[in-house]
Amino acid sequence: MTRHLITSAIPYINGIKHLGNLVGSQLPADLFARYQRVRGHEVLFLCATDEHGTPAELAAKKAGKPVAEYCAEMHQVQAEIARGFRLSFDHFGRSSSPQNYKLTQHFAGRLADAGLIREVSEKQMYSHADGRFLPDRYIEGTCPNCGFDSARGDQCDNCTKQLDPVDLINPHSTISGSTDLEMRETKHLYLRQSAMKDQLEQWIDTREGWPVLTTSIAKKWLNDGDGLQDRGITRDLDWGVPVMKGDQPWPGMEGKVFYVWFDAPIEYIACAQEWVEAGKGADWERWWRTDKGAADVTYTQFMGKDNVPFHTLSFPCTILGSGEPWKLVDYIKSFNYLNYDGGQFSTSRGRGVFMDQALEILPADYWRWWLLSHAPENSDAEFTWENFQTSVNKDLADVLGNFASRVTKFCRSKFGETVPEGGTYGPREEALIAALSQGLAAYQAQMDAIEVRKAAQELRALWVLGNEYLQEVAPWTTIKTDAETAAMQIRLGLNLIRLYAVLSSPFIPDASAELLTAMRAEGAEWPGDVAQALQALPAGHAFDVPEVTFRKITDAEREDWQVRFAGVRS
RNA sequence: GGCGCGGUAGCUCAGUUGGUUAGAGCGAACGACUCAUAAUCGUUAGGUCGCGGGUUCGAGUCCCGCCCACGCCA
Repeated sequence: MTRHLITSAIPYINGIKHLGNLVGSQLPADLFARYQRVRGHEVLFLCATDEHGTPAELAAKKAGKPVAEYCAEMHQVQAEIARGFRLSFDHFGRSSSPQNYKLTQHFAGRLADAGLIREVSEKQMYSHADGRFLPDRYIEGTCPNCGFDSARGDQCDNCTKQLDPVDLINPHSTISGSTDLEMRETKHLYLRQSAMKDQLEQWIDTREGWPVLTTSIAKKWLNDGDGLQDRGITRDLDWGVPVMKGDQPWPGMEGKVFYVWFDAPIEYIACAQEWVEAGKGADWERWWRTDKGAADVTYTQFMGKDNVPFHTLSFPCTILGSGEPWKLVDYIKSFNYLNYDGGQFSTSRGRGVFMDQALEILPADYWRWWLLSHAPENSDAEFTWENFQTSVNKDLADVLGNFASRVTKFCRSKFGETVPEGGTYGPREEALIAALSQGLAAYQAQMDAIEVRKAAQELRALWVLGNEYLQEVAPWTTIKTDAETAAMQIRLGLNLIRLYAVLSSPFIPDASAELLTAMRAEGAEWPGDVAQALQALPAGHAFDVPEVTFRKITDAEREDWQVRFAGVRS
């Protein structure tokens, strides 16, 4: 038995995520966690909401609520939707937890002691009307380069020129619209990533088998321009982890908080503490401290490509820089983007399908299957309703669902709702078992390697083997002349349903459970030996004919959804 | 502009360290079957592997240049 620590990138708190966000981290992480669990390994699967920063404050303000209250509510909303998608987190934490406050401050203190933090004085735009410093992108004005009148403080969207807020003509706050702005001196802490550059690069260079996407992004940041840059880790905000040096005040940093990107990854660790606090576990250190039992843990992170720099460089810099024996990530699985029907999913424009809407129109398994079997691993992928419809109808309804249906219904009509007795395997059965064994090995190999799409293909191939067998031995014909052999064929078919339910559980957990219930299966152990697994339901074992496991998506539905999700979210 | 990832059959994609006739699923055509969610199974369909050079006995698979799409640029 091995031990797997698995984390998904933590979704930001300000609203419900779309399917692109889901398939980029939480869903594949869940697939892997479920797989490792069913293989009998020990798993700790963690996720949380990322709650700090200006966007959260603004979203709360828009909702007319105190930010803490807003975050607490949105956390509940996201947790509920995660349950809806059957995301099997051992704990779904919050980056605003007391545990994360303390741990973030602890890391800052350690990094300061190690000489990895420097203070920098800089000038930043302050808005009197808003009573706060404004991040560059919350300032707009006329571009000095092209005259575009809605250029942002960091960059002009029209001519793409990189800007500084002071360059803008007639700058104003996008929050209040106020033009009462002034440049003020402010002091911030910077993480000296540059001092850790060689150590980080050596670490990256020695990682084996990481996705190209992961290492190429990391190396780009390590070597681009002047190399890895130091990074500001504090902000002039109210909402966040107060800047402290361990448990001591940090002179000159009063009223400031840590930048969201500093405290968010630390939440991975704090989340394990929350997990213990919630009474779900006894010891978080054996997952996170290599000096306290975590040396044999395999740690895998899942994320979209936009998160790669922080997970390959910034967070490892924090971990390594602390000089403490924290568990470092072993494998980083990163994903490209999922596009929507010829364009991008857009949270701000409400384009595409959001997680809550998806569950309103179809059960989780339909989405899980399509998303995972089309995961954007090697390049950006595209969601279209046509593809979704054919994929779901063909793979789930026709190949898997109908298999369970044809076997159980045939059995009911000829033998009753009991596994029939009699007959013995012949060469065709041995061949099937050999093919299944080979296919199972291939499936496991892809799952072990976290090759999500390929694993889905292998799983589907196993389903197809059942239909091929049935078609070839044709028990509906056999039974006319040889009832014993037909009984054996159907007994095998019934056991295949159970086997498929077990093997499919990481992808489609609800359907898996439904089929196991229908077959009245005692256990759902992962098969060590296929032949043996196909004896699990013995002659005389009673079962129920399952309801339609997967229904088909009609053309009318598809057309309706195409229109409904094309534009602005209602 | 710099960098990154791609450009393979109508569609979605696989193609290991370069090597016999470039693969899968879907769609399409034809056939088989009739237990089943009008499902299933079989056969077939011949794509200049973005373009142009180069290395090699031999390149989709390496090198150079170009074109196109997408993304990132703290």
